[in-house]
Amino acid sequence: MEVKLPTFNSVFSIDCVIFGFEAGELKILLIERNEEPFKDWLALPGYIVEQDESIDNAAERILYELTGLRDLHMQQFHTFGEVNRHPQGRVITVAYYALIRINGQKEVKPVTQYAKNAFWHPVNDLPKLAFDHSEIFETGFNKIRRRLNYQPIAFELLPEKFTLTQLQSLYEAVLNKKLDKRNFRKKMLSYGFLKELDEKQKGVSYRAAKLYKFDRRKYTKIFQNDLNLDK
Amino acid sequence: MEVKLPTFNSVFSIDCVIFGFEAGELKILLIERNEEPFKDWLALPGYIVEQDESIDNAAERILYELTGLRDLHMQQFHTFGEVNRHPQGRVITVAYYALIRINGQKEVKPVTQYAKNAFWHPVNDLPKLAFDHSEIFETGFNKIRRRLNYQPIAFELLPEKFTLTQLQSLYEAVLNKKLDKRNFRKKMLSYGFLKELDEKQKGVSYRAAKLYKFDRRKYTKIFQNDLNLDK
DNA sequence: AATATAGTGTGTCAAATTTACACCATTAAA
DNA sequence: TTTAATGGTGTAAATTTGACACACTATATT
Repeated sequence: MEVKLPTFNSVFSIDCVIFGFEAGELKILLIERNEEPFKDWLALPGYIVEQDESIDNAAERILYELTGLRDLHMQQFHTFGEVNRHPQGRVITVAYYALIRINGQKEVKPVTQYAKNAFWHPVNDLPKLAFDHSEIFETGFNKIRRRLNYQPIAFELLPEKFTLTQLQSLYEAVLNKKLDKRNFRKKMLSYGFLKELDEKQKGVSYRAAKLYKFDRRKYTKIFQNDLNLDK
Repeated sequence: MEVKLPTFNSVFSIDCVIFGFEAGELKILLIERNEEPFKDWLALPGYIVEQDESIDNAAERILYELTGLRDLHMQQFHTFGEVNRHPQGRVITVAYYALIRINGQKEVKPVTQYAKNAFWHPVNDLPKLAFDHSEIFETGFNKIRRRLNYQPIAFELLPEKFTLTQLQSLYEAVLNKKLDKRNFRKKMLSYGFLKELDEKQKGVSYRAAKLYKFDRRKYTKIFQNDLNLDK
């Protein structure tokens, strides 16, 4: 949003809450602003929507420019349209969340200068953000918290191959509560969309855990009735 | 949306899916368009957002101008931003749903000429709508279908005093499936937010049913943990 | 080689919730 | 008084959820 405001009436922007999971913590990507207003504050990455791109495309473009990543799970979750949410003029913003595999094979590197100073921040220890971005974050966090149980959100945040303990630790981070190990495993495996691999965790100094993969085809088969209930 | 498009870049509008429940059917309010494009087509009521009003206020204003009603349950549910969704230029629209008591005490009468020809249409028998309004409707319908179970949506659509059979019939209309009478009642009453009145249904030619009221205070007490999970 | 350390992987039982299911009661109209 | 229409009610089986503890395995350390 550090772009100069055009002179015509209202401006339309996208703001992204980019979630990642690392070291047992849920994190979001924040940038440090170089310009007024809110110079030196932390903010959600965001940008203005171009004339000739859909808002979904705009969200993907902005994410790409910031992280070099494409084809991530992105989802619009709310539009913020208070008159004075931006001190320099009327800016209506559509907020998206994106889910990233921080430990995935692809690297996160900004393509533009815009994201020079983008860093991951644990969601449990966020400072007050610029504009109404704290509220946007809260809304987005609540959204994925709720969707965790009926959309395959978790598997977008984990590496392709993961252990059940990692999966549980992600659920605990998002839901912010401890879960029972045996019950969690029983439940997850009962769905039938986790594929057990013939492979084990590597590089740990204790008994290595089995690795699993998310089987998207089975998932959609199982939940095809609910599929169209979301947007 | 029959307003002339301004000449600056993008236009911002609100479209409303206005739900009502009548004669055991879920219905939405549609207008017949007088102007091109989509002259004579049915469309969702919608309007352009003014410079100095928040989108929530715009939604309330538009609803008021169309129905004469205020203080209804309204909720933004999705923003539609395809480049070519409006044939005359770039129009991004925030979609809201509104819930109306068709049989309620207040009357539905349009305040502006805009809604001269607004009629209720059963959701199960809708023609193709103007623009992308069919898609907007579907998305909104799915939204309330999902929310029915964790937000007090049903009671916004029923008269203040209602019978359990009416409540069940509303659930069946929204979820599009039959429910078991005894199990439905047991469950609903077990929540504890329905207040049994000393009053009975009137004007029916069969045994009159007990009337109930929704106790919002008890509801929020019971579900206060979930409350902040939505927006 | 022995031991310490750290996390893996597993089953049962009680409680709570969900589901299936049928008949008598009441009212007004004929 | 009979008919038509809907109101109102309980129980038992099946399923799901929740609580709970210990032996196993791989590596690192001594």
